[in-house]
Amino acid sequence: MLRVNKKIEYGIIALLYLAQKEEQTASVREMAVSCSIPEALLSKIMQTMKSQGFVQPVYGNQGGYKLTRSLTDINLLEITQTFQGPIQVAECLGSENHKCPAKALCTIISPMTVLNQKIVTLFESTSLENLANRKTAV
Amino acid sequence: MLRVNKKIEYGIIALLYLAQKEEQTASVREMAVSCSIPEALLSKIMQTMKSQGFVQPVYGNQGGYKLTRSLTDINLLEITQTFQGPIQVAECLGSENHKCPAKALCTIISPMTVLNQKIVTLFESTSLENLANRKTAV
DNA sequence: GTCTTATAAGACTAATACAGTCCAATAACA
DNA sequence: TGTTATTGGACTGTATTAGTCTTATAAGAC
Ligand code: SF4
Ligand code: SF4
Repeated sequence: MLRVNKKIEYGIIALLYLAQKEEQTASVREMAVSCSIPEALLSKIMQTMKSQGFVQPVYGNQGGYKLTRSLTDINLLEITQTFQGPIQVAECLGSENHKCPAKALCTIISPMTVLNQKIVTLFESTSLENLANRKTAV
Repeated sequence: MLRVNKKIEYGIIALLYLAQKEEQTASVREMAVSCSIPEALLSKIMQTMKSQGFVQPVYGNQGGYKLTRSLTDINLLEITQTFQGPIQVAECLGSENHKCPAKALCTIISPMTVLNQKIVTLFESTSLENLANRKTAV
């Protein structure tokens, strides 16, 4: 399947929603209702977004979250890494992990590395602004 | 992570090994030992390869499998689809499945479709011959 | 000061996919 | 008929995913 998980998708949808509201805050409930996303799950997602510095929380009545960065400044790779870890089309790529029994004799590590880099570049060159405008770069 | 599963990797390694042997057959045991792939698992993989027409079985002593198609003719997309189903970077793409609660109001279906197509194209334009030569196309 | 609104944090669950194993059956050749 | 090797099915343990629930905390409103 080669899927990006739901946290990533819901997270992006929420950030795009926040961007639309400009400087205003939006609560998790408002975003969940407006975007048909399960509220408890979105709450978790926004906590992570906060910890990564994408949004800032505002407590109390009329509170919620507001964006702290511009959509043009956030790329898909960052979001993906936040919620799904590094892109590794093969498990041996990137983080040093030697679990693969075939590694010593593997004939495809090199091309898999190239393939991985291409996917990384594709994600990296796609900003949330691109997504908001229904485009992907390159 | 965005991983391609082990069956795909082991399967490709096995096909490359077969290609190296030209017209000769190679048994699952031989391939498993030569490539450090768990034999029982590779056996399963080769069964699928056979059912998809990538290889032809030869029973009995000195038997095994032989390639039925040229490496230049097999692309990564085919292999991936065989062992992991269609590439769907978001679950709602491709196969008509409406499980996503956000679908009706989703602001990112369109760009996700474009992104998906780019990954499909990347996989499709990479032949096993490309992989054997440690390259990926485009 | 306390009520209310909202975020924060953690534990918890069910469903699915993945990696791998084991076993009994069958095909073909020597 | 024995040997080599593929075939097909069931089966297991682990990890990830998607989602829920509950309790605690921050801060403004009255
Ligand atoms: S099969 Fe090769 S590329 Fe894939 S994980 Fe193992 S060593 Fe890496
Ligand atoms: S969030 Fe949007 S793109 Fe992702 S699965 Fe749901 S409808 Fe499709």
